[in-house]
Amino acid sequence: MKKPAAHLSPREIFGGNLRRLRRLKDLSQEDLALAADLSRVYVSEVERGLRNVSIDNMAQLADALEVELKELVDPDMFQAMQKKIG
Amino acid sequence: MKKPAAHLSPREIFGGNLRRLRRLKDLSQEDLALAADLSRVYVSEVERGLRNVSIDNMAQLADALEVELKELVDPDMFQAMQKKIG
DNA sequence: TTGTGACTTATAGTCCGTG
DNA sequence: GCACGGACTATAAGTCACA
Repeated sequence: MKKPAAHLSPREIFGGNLRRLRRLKDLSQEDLALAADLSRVYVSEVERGLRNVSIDNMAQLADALEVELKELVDPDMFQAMQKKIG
Repeated sequence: MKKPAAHLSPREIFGGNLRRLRRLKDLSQEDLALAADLSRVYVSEVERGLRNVSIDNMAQLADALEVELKELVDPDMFQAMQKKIG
């Protein structure tokens, strides 16, 4: 049993998944920003849920991390990932 | 065997899923717009992939249709739905 | 390496009409 | 019930200097 993953906003879910996945791939915000053709500051703010990011930029970020967009908006991305990885 | 669902942009996937789901629930664009607190014209354009919709509005639209956001960005929403419905 | 505030400019999003 | 257009206003996008 784990705790029930509080009521996060979609922004926060997206941002959190983005950050965790980025770190998993050992990328800095700047690396990711470059790969997604966005600014580092912008990525930083998206990760913290401060920006109301658009679907185009969400897609670029997903691309840069080589995941599907639906994974990044999934509140349970972690559990899903652990099933895959084992 | 069905055809392999062409290379749609995330906007088009989202818009298409939105439209199909809306019609499935027998809602007009205006009904949906009202429920999601958006303008009807805007909903029309999002459905056609003309707008770069933001995550907040995507979430409102998902809410209004009573589905999860990840379903609306899923290129294979239909197959997934048919498994559920049977 | 990341966060913050201040800022400009592009475009998201609305409201009014029309066919 | 929907697509399309023009004219608007709100806000997302993007950049900088500095902590």
